[in-house]
Amino acid sequence: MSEESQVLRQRRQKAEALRDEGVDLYPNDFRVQDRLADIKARYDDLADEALAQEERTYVCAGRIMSMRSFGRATFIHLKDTTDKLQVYVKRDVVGRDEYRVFRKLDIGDWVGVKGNVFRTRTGELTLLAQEIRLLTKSLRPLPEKFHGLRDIESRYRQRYVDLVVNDAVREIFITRARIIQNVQEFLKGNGFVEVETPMMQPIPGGATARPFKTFHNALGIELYLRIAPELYLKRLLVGGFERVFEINRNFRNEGISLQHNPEFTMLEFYRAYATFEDLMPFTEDMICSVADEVNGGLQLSYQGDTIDLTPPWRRYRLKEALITVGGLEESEVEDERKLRARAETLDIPGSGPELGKILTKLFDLLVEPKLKQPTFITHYPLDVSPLSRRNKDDPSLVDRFELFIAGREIANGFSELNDPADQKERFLQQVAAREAGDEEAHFMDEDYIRALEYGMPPAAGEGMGIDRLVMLFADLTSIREVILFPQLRPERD
RNA sequence: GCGCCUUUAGCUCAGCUAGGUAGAGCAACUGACUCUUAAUCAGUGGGUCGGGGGUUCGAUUCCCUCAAGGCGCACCA
Repeated sequence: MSEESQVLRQRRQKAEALRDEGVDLYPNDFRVQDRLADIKARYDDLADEALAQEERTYVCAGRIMSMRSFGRATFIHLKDTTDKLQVYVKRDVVGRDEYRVFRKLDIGDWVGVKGNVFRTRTGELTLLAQEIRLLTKSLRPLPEKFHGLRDIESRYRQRYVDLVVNDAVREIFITRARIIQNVQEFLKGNGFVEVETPMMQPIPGGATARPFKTFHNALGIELYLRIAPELYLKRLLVGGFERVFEINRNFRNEGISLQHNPEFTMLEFYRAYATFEDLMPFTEDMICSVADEVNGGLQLSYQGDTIDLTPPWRRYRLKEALITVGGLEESEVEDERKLRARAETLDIPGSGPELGKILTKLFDLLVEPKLKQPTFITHYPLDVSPLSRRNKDDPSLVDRFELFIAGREIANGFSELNDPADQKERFLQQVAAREAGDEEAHFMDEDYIRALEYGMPPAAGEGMGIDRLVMLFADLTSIREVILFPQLRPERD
């Protein structure tokens, strides 16, 4: 970028010329009084005659998005955070000097306008400028008006430009904000307290994943960016918070894909005196509440499929789903040797991992993509669930569910293990797995055991991927479309 | 990490499988134009064709390599 392109050079020279004329390129003394959407809302239905009687002056500001000039008069479109509005600038009205300066402005510049409304011959509500002045000079041209900015890499690297020219993008992030707010309100309405727990943890826990490692200079210790808040939130149950939740970032040092960004937003909530059975209808209520808010109903259109969120949602036990949805034989699912053999035929290593891993792998491959309609899968194997409470009737299983919508995991909930001795055993198994080379296995967390020894009330907890929830409601297939600044490699010349 | 694809003007794209040192639309610049809206009309400029190397008399085009991005696979939520 050492050689300045012609377009940039012209822009800069133009700005310098304006400055030489005494125009402040970056003033901050203009006070906005009106927003464009409000002006539009006020007059949209008003007849031309009534409009002509309207003498009120509006004071608004925004970015110039287009410009059509006719010598002594010019139409521009102004865009503020609420809407777009046409502004008509006439030399006879604003005066010779002001018009001369205005003519040197560019698409992309921020301007302040005072004026009154009228309707053009073609019927568009328009502001006739009494005054128009520069608020911020733009030195780089916006992408073209018709195609906008399409290049995906540029859109993510320069999200600010993407947001200026692609209105649909802005809508996605407004939807995202509404979803998060709705979830917060839903939980608070149900007596949950929102908290924040450490993002930097000496022992990363609460999930099976590889963490990012960092170093604190003053303390002289290694810290990990959290892979989950789970163990801290459950310490809060010990401390007496009976209903808590956190919506915040998790960090996992793993591959990037359409569904994975190294940092992503997770909701986790914990409720004392509840079981995983209680959380399923609660989850239905929560997601339906979001659907009402951002979708206006329970019928969702996702990538051409219609998804019906009307509760109650279908439930399968894991093994049941492998048979009914995955097409395995009943005899096969109950026979470890046959299962391992089946795994081999699907390129899953069948001999090494525990049976539980084999089962969930088979599930991921054979069942998950087919679960378009909301479906709870329950009764997970113990050895893939080191923090879940054991099932009373079958100690090889845990009281856990995962929720799938549109072929993707949306949530994971379980009755919490609160027996410190059992938890310690599970950690020890994880530590053994880690020593055997499983980089994702849990670390031993002595303090967490100590906390459980003080007594954690019986509880159930759940995690929900917020980014994926947004993807679902915004009908998008890439997680990068719902994260403002997705992770990319640094740009190089 | 592996495979396939992409990278040409500020933006969106042609040109590449006959190798002869680049073209369109929008944007920009000059001029005309006081109800236009992808305004119009006349004129003008703008590119080391992602970086490096090779083959060739000659490379945007063919080959190698590096980089970034996209998609698929793997890992995971």
